[in-house]
Amino acid sequence: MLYLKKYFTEGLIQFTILLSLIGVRVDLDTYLNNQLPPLREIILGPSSAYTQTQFHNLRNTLDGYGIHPKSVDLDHFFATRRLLNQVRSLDHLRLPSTELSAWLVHRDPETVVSATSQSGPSIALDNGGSLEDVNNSEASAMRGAGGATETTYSPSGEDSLGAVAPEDIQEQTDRDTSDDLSKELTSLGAQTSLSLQECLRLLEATFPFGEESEFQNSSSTSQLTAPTEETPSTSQGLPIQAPLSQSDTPLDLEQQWQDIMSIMELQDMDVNNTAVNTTMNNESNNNNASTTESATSFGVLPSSLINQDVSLHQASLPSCSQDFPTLFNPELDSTGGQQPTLVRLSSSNSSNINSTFGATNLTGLFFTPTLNSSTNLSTTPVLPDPFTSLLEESMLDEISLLDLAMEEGFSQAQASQLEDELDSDSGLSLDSSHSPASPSNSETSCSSAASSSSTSATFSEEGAVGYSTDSETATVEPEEGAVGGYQPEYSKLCRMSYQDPSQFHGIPQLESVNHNHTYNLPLSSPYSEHSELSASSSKKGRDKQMQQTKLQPPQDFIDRQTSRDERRARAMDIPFSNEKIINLPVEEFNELLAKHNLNEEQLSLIRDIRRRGKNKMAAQNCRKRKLDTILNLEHGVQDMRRDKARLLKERMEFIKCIRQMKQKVQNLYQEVFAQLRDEEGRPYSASEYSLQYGPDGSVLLMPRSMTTEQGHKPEKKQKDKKK
DNA sequence: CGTCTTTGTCATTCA
DNA sequence: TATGAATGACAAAGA
Repeated sequence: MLYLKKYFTEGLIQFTILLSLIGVRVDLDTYLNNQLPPLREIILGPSSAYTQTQFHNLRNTLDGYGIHPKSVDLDHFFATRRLLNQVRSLDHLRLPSTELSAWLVHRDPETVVSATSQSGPSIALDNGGSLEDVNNSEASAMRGAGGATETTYSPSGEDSLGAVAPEDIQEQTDRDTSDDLSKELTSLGAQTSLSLQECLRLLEATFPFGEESEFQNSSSTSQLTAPTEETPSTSQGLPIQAPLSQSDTPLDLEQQWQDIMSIMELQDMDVNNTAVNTTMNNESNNNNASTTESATSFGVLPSSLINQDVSLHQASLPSCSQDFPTLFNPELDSTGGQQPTLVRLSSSNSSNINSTFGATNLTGLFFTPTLNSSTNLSTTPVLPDPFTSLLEESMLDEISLLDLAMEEGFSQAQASQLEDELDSDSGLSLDSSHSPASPSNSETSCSSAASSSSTSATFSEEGAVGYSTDSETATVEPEEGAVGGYQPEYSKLCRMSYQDPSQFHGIPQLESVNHNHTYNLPLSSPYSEHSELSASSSKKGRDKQMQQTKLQPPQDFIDRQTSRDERRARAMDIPFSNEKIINLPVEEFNELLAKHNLNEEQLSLIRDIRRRGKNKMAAQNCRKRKLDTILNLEHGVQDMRRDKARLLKERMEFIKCIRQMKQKVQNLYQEVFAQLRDEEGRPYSASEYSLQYGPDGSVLLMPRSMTTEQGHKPEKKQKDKKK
């Protein structure tokens, strides 16, 4: 949140500084007063709470606790973490900040001088520095991840908002050619660390779900470059090599987004029908020109406002009259270097700063101000963003608050809190403390399971899983009463294991990690000798007696310990208990054998008893681990469900915030542009000029027709906008 | 009586 | 190599 604000604020501040240098006052506070989205997490990655854990390191350390490598809980721990991270990777916004950059290829209208004709430092800047959003619509953005392809861009320039007819371009070209109106406004210089451009790019980076995200580098690049070559009119603008590093994006992400997009498209229809009638955002300007007027002025059909699936990667434009948005023409660096050179805009009527936002179209930012020169401020028809509503309606259906409340380790208070968060429209519910991804959360679940079985009925199920508590209660309640209504098999397993729970107190991990492997030892030790002597009862009688004398531990233990091996040992007159045979260390066991004169038959039986006894414990442990693994997996599933719900909520919030940010940027642009005055104090015509962002962070007021005027009188293009 | 679960045991592998 | 742990497979016992 703060970082986002910082980013954006810095950009705006720079922009403001720039404007202040030219005599324009901008009140940044107006644009930063509202809640800002945690774009930093969107852009720079998740916060620490969501940072993926390096399991191979954790396996060694695991928060400082030494855990047996074969511990069930350790495996569960990592399995849960891994699964959770997988879920997280699916749902979380993976927004590498470096993957999006200026991709748009400069395209000149047919009438524009081709790249080969360019000369001199004048650079055909097809970049998307122009701020107007031409074609981007929210619908296209939302469909971006789906099947929207670059070719969906409407080739008919008249259809797209802000599209420039070739005639217009030609006119401007001629005009520029004649009088060299190109004006370079300012350059913030290389010292600018963060420019509005970067902000815009950051905003752009917040939408990796477009085509570029779902198609790979190679395909995108090929699609980007191939049309460029085949378009003769394309100026020297070259596709900037955008480091698309989305290859690691899980395929499920696409699947999920496609699901979303499928829903979005349904509402896109509605949006198309209502786009024209949407109220305009007059937040930053007082020009109350109607939306219809704007649309009309742009010569844009309502449908075109929406159906233009334009992304930054649609650099390969058909040689149409459309103004294609390109951002940050790389040639600006190549030819002009750091020098603030006059940049030539390929687009005439409509610059395309909104293209910086790719195909997101979330807000239809930067409507092309093709208004007359008197009113530079174009109204801002804000297309209703169905994204949020769709998310809320469709995606939140997956959120089951009941599941959240029922989850172990997730108290009702927490569930209610989460529910409140989910219900809240405002504010971001990024409470990382709830994140199961964090070790604390997972461990909390485990610890609660291990240590609070008897504390709350809510956690009774977990308590049955916990070893120490079950053992503790078992000591209080000798029989199955310890587990209450829980599944008996669990109680049995837990009762058999960890007879000495005191050694596991305090540390949840240790409680579940250190295997005692003394299932029978503590129980049998006090009575083992006696059991050997009193093992005469038949098995049926023993069972009945067990049932009748359930609350008599001695008899129970006696009966329990009367195993076949014990009877064999008794039959063979083995002079010591099976417990000793099984549990004595090797040295003591050998000493014990040496102390007695035993024949081979007895020795063989003793070794078998020892082997079988140890194996029995091992089998019990093994089964217990299996069971624990299953239970932990269940818990992991529940945690992941909760994470999924949270991530969905977060994503929805992110999208909301991004939309708001875009709107603010749009408003800022329009306000700034409206306050610009030429030497004669007249406002610039939005149809003729647009603010461009250079790769070095500079903001330039560029004549739109300059893009068609390449290489002519570049010296005049150095005109500084500063006033 | 058949089925399912639990438990013990064996064989095997691995550390 | 000896020992023990782990585990799949099987069978017996019991519900």
